[in-house]
Amino acid sequence: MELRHLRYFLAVATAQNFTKAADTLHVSQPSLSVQIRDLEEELGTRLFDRLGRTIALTQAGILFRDHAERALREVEQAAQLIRELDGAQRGRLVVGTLATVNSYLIPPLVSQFKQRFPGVHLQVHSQPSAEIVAGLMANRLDLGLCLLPVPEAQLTAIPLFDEQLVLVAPARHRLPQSRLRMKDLGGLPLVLMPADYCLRKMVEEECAQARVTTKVVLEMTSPEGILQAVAEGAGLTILPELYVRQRLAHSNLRMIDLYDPVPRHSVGLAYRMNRYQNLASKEFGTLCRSIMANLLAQPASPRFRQATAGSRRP
Amino acid sequence: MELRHLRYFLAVATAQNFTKAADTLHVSQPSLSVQIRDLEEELGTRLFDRLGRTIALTQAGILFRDHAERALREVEQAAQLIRELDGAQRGRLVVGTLATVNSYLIPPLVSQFKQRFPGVHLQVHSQPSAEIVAGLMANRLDLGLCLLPVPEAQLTAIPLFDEQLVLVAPARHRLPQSRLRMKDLGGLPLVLMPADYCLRKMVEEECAQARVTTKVVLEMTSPEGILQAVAEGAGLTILPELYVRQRLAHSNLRMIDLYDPVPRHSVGLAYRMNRYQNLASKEFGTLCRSIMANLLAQPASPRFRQATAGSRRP
DNA sequence: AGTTCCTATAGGTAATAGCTATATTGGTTT
DNA sequence: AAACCAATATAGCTATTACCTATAGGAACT
Repeated sequence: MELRHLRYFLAVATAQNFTKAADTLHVSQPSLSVQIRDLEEELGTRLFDRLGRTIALTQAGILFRDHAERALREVEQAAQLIRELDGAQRGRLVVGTLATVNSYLIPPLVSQFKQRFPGVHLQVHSQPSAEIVAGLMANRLDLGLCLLPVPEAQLTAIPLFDEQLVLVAPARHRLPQSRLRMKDLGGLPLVLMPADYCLRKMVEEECAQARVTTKVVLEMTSPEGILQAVAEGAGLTILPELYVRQRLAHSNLRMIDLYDPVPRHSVGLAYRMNRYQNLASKEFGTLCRSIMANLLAQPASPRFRQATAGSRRP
Repeated sequence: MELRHLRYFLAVATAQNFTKAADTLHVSQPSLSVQIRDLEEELGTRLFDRLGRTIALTQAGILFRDHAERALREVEQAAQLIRELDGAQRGRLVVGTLATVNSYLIPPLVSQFKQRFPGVHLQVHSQPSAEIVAGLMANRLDLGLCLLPVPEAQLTAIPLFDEQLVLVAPARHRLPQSRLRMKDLGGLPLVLMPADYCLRKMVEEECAQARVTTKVVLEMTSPEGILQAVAEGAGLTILPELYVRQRLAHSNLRMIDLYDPVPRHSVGLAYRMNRYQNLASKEFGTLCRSIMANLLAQPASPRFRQATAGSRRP
């Protein structure tokens, strides 16, 4: 049995007439008759009584009509829901993002996304880069904002932007400079993430290249907590500039540019290769780029700034 | 889209693997792949993410799976219900029957039928023959027990038996005979059905052929009521022997055979030509015949019998 | 009886679901 | 890396079948 049989059957049941039903189905009457005969043979019973000029549904026919209608309705509804899904009128999008990126990119992104796609259920998980990668591989995540390069060949990563890492110090710290050479980091007390975090690894690599030995006095996982510890004088830290920039206002902190070389890392949008990306997913990526363009277009603000400084905008 | 696509899709979704799904479906893997591709094209979306060695349902795929399962369940359930219908495990049978036949044939028939087919809803309408014919023509009735010949070419009628008509008189009526010539009916006061009833017409025809003028003193539609009127002395009546036979016990009535000629009429099982007869319907006919054979096999009892006579069995 | 209005059947054709063979592509192993 | 596995996709052919036209057969209505 095929859906064709159901469609033909319902057309005949509705038209009460093979010839008219064949017209509406745009097939010839004999084709229709044969298909109905085949259906009746498969079911082992007559569905219509051919009573000369009129036809009537048998008991089996009446029973079958209800079920055929429901079956076809299910199929049509599925097609409709999928259209809505692909039109991003519904669905779910699960995104993993780095805690730092989360703080400056996600708020405006979520706001714009929900406005454009109110029917889509968006879920954002703030996770370390490695977990994002694992989540993408395990299909727990649809998209991930993580550090590049991504260590899995199975993931496609689209570079979004470079984050510059800056040194963060208490506002009244004795360091006089607005800029600091990498090699001058040596001996300074640092508050960093634990060793398995990408940001920590990145910092250590940079320091190693600059032949500097770091002195980690405190490890914390949350960048928020790290900044607080620094403000309270536990030491200094190194975090992405865009992240820190938003946290300076009303804090007791200041940013100090590192150079020679300038430490940077790349953030990209990653997703599992070959995975179907629906409209909501694609648009999420587009929004990422446009919002980042906005953020980066803001004036490259002076790196030294009083902790009491107000808005970043001139 | 056809049910094939749904079946194939569900097989892949269950097996999580095209090759294994193809095996269980007994088709080749490429055939399956092509069908899934066609389905995805028709829906305009991917249903599976081909992730190298494994596959996973997309959001659309998850959504589609639910609907596809429901659609197929509907179709299977319809087939199952129809099998039960044709196995007479369920269904409805609407039968029209003559009031006289109703009284002696239907009670044992219903009893046996309900025992064999407890799931079938049996509905018996006691109606004049003309209404039975009309009911069959209008598809209100599945079967009819009516007088032969049936006046509609569109109805098939299977003769079941002949009913002999007998004169019924009060037990102490002055008529001395156990038998009466048709022509001797002349002048006797009769209680009969109205003129549009077949039984009345039949009596009148018989009388006309016997060149006898009837004197109808009372018209009633129900044979039950007629017998009561006769018992109360309103007159005599002419009714089927099998019907009267069952009513004599504990009544004040006696039967008088009519002869020269013996008035008879035929009763048959009628149904609309070309109408599908399911098992319940066919078995109803078979039961009719076997029960009638039983009734007719009872000893041809003497036609003259005291109203106070007990059981018919010796 | 003739005519009309249906559905069923017959026979041929075109569309297509299926097959085998093979390419291609991730993932694993050496 | 290179070679190898395991899985799906593609190509080309074949068998099936849904469809068509023409026509037969039957009931209903002049």
